[in-house]
Amino acid sequence: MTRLTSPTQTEKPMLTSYTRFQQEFATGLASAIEAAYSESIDDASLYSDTHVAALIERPRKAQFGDLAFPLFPYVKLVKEAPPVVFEKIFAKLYLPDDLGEVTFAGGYLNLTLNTTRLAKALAAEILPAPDQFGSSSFGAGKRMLVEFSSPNIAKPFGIGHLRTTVIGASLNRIFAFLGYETVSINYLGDWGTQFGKMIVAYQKWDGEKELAENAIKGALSLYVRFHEEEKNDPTLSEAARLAFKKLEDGDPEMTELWEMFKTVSWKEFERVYNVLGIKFDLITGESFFNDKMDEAISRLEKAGLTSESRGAEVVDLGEFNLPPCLLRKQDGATLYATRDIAGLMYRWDTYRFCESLYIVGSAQADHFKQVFKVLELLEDAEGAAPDERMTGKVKHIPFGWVKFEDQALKTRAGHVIYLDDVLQKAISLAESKIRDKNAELADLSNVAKQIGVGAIVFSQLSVRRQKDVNFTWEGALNYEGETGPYLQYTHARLSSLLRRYHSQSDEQSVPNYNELDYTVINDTNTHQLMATIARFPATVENAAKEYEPFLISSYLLELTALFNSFYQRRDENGKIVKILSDNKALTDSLMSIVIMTRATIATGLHLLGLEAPEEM
RNA sequence: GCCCCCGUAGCUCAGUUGGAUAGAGCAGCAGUUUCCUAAACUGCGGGCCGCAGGUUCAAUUCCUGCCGGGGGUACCA
Repeated sequence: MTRLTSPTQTEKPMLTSYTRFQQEFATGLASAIEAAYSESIDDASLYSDTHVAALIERPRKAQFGDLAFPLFPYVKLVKEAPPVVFEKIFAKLYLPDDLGEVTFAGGYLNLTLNTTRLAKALAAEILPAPDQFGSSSFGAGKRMLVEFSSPNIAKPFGIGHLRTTVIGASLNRIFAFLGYETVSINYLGDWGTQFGKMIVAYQKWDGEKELAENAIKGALSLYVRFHEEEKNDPTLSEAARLAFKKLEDGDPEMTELWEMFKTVSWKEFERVYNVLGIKFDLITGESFFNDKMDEAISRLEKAGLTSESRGAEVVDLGEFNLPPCLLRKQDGATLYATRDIAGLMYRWDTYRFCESLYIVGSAQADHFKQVFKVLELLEDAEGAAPDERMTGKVKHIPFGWVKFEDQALKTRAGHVIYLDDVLQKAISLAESKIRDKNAELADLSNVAKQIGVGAIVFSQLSVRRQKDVNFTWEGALNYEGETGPYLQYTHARLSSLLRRYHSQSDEQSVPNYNELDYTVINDTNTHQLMATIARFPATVENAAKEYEPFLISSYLLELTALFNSFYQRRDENGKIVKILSDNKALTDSLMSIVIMTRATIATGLHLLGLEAPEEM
């Protein structure tokens, strides 16, 4: 056997059970269409495998089967009624014997996969290594930078920071699961005029005393007071600007204060990251680029991109319908954009990434457009070779606001909800629930933490990125329905089943998938459950492609809902049909599905950043 | 003014390369437990898909305009 080593091979998605079924269906359909209609359809590409495969979709409802092929385009071409088109294609349709059953409904040619074949294919795909299901080597050899969280450490860690943190951590895990070498970066806001403000406030209003009791809340009250008094006292803004300028020029007193603020806040942030279970490969701050600004700016100057405008040094982006990108203020101090540009240059030189993602709120969309455009202009001007360009590889991944009780959270106005408070409340609620339901649970407090944190994390990932989410205590502390704890609960149920199965059967391991008899399974619920499991690899891939962890969240909700009704399905008398029964062939087969479902849920939860407790 | 995002059930949201009777959860109501974990399951009610045009065999989905909400729009980040 010869192994093909074409360079495109790694670009192809892994061949999963699901994609294989699609291919077989498409191939069969393509030849059937050709046989039936090659006379009346001139364009041969309309019955090519790839064209047909692209048309195949998933039916809206399970009753229509597993795969659907819309006949409308052909109906229009040959000017025949849909049922006629169906009959003609169906007459020429030869699919592998065991692929499934074809039906016609509503203008679609539908395929319901053969349950036994579906089950066998899945078992062969998953059971040998359940943990690996859905993973791939697609990203092998590619380096992916994911910058997220990036809090401004002059401010408290509020729930406003939750989304970037949770979305970024999830994307990082997803890409790693797909074989990428990921570098998670926390780019701390540890520089800028805000520190000038803090320093002024600290010196003016006895900050030492203010911070002594509770550093974080003390710092916040200084910050809030500054913004309140600034409204009536313009000299404060000027003082802050000056303080920051002194800091930037290396003034020892300013530097000492700045270090102190940094240490105090970072301690608090680190604690919260630990609770969330998030680690970074690289923690840097804007200040890291202080000594790299001049070089970045002079590179832009040499390329002839800079100009002077109203006393500031800028890159004019008027022809791209963007405001000018400011590099230096009138007083010579640099800005956010300058640091991001220097940062990108540095990252490109250091990492040569295949992609670099910025998980930052959509309010900063224009900022990133500017920065990326400046770099594009620079690479154009320097005549960089195509593979030496970072343009197109750097991406802003935007997301909507977190609002509280329908109001925007404004740190400056002191309107803050501490993430830590939220997490602690969620955890103690989980704890009291466990005491109600499963008081003897070993490791109770650790499981409570997993569930409480899971509830909060999941709440941020159960809506598409671009939408604003409205934080309410009621919503965050609801553990029923479409929530993180619901997913975790289902996982715990599955784990419990597995424990019982092992305790009553001789073998401690997974059933041998070659010997399983799936012909004993014929109900639609189980079929649907398996068809849904089969979609997991494609779901992970889509989540990566769209930078959208939500796709995994909604998939998991669908999967767990199906499992829970599978688990509680009833016979004619309304009695629950148990999975573990005296019928060994049936039990083994059902348990193989339990094992596959459990592994999929555990992996999915992990990719979202939730723990999967075995008991709760 | 210009640019971007959002508008779907009472509430929170799915529905995204345009396709079948627009779906979930919460809340409400009615059931299910001699316990394979009821943080669950089953059923019921609930919709001018913001409005008006256009493209199409087909529009919640694409285009245009309008209305409503949010954000951005050079020395904050």
